Amino acid sequence: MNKTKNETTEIQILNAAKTVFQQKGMDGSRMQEIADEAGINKAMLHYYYRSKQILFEAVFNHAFALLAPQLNKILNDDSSIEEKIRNFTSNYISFVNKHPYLPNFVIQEINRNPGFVLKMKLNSGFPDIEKFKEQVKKDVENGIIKPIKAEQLFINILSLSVFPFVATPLIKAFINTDDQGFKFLMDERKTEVANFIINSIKT
Amino acid sequence: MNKTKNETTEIQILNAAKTVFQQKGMDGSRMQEIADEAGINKAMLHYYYRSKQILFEAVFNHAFALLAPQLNKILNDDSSIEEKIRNFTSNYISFVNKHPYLPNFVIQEINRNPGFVLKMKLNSGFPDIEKFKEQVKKDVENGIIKPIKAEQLFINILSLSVFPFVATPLIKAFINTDDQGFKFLMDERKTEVANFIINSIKT
DNA sequence: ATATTTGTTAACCATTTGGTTAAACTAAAT
DNA sequence: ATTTAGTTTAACCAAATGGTTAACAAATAT
Repeated sequence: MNKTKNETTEIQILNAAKTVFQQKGMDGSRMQEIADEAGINKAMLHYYYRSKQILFEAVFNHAFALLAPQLNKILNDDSSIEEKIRNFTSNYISFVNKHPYLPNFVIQEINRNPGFVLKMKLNSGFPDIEKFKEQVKKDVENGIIKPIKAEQLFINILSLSVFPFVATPLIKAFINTDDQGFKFLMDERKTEVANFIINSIKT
Repeated sequence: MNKTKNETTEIQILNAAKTVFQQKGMDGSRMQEIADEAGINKAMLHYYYRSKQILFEAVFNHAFALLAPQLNKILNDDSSIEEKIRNFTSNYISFVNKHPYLPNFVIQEINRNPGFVLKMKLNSGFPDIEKFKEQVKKDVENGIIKPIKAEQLFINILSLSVFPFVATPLIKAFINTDDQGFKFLMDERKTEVANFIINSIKT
């Protein structure tokens, strides 16, 4: 049945590890469960990835590599602030629909081990705010938007886009809604969030 | 040194458990570490709390009981929307300075076990949005604020207030700042966030 | 004083867990 | 056909972990 040798097995392992790690985190995941999910022997995991830690880092880096480009787009491309905000909020929410466990996973694991994120800052492609800072500063000077620090604006954009997906079960409980109602609200947010932000900063 | 019997010991255990659980989560915490932190024998933990799960739930409920009143204030008291927003954002940020691990702990553990939050909904005192919904609706009808769903407004307030503390290490990396700089930004947010929201919704 | 309940400890236990080993299997190279 | 290199498996291992036990100490009640 499975004679396709190395490459396929490695991908199977990575997919299984992704599934398990993203749902249960490093501490909550068991190598045996990953092996089962991949349909292979536990020893195989250690053949392809020497340790749990190494396998975990492979999954984590892969996950982060999906998020980074989204952020770089808002921080570094050449469109206007308003365009960036509209694009990001909408794209991000669509993105999370495809990868529901991802934001929480990344945040959780970075909190568990903050040294992690420092290592990644060395990578090229790690999101950096400098260009965005200048753009905001210029727009404020030109009276296009009201005075606001780029850092605060960036935190606001991120918060409004990401938080609902990090705190989903909590929010669902507070506002008394089920999966369907929540999904509907999130769909609304694709435009709602951008309007909310732009309303606030536009002169 | 410690002869004060039961009550003191139990509090020591709870404090130790709080420290360890809130930093490392259920899965990442070890009973031995909690015992060490409390300066007692590991068997004592099981004497006062039969199992790790029960000890954990004591800590979790205690943590949640600190958060709930903050939310109830914005949802259920009689001040105006604007007052509520100014109060909540400022109070909440001060509150988190005193309990830095708390928001992330609660969110993380509710994600790990969503059934948890359902149990708590049965408690009286669990935050409920209904009254806030009517208030927002009325204010929209009276033209005091621009049209917005109470749910979306609530999610926005919560997101802007809570998210920076849930994603602290990540945000620090993105905006290239250290502890001090981050603390400064968060202090700014005590008024910044409220202004941002009110700017957006005020007619 | 003495019995009884409550608090505390050290040693112990069964299970889980990440990881290893050595042998077997497969497919390609010689 | 045989060597060789990579791949897969079952069995195994040591350490960690949540939890228990039995004996002991200190209050409290009788």
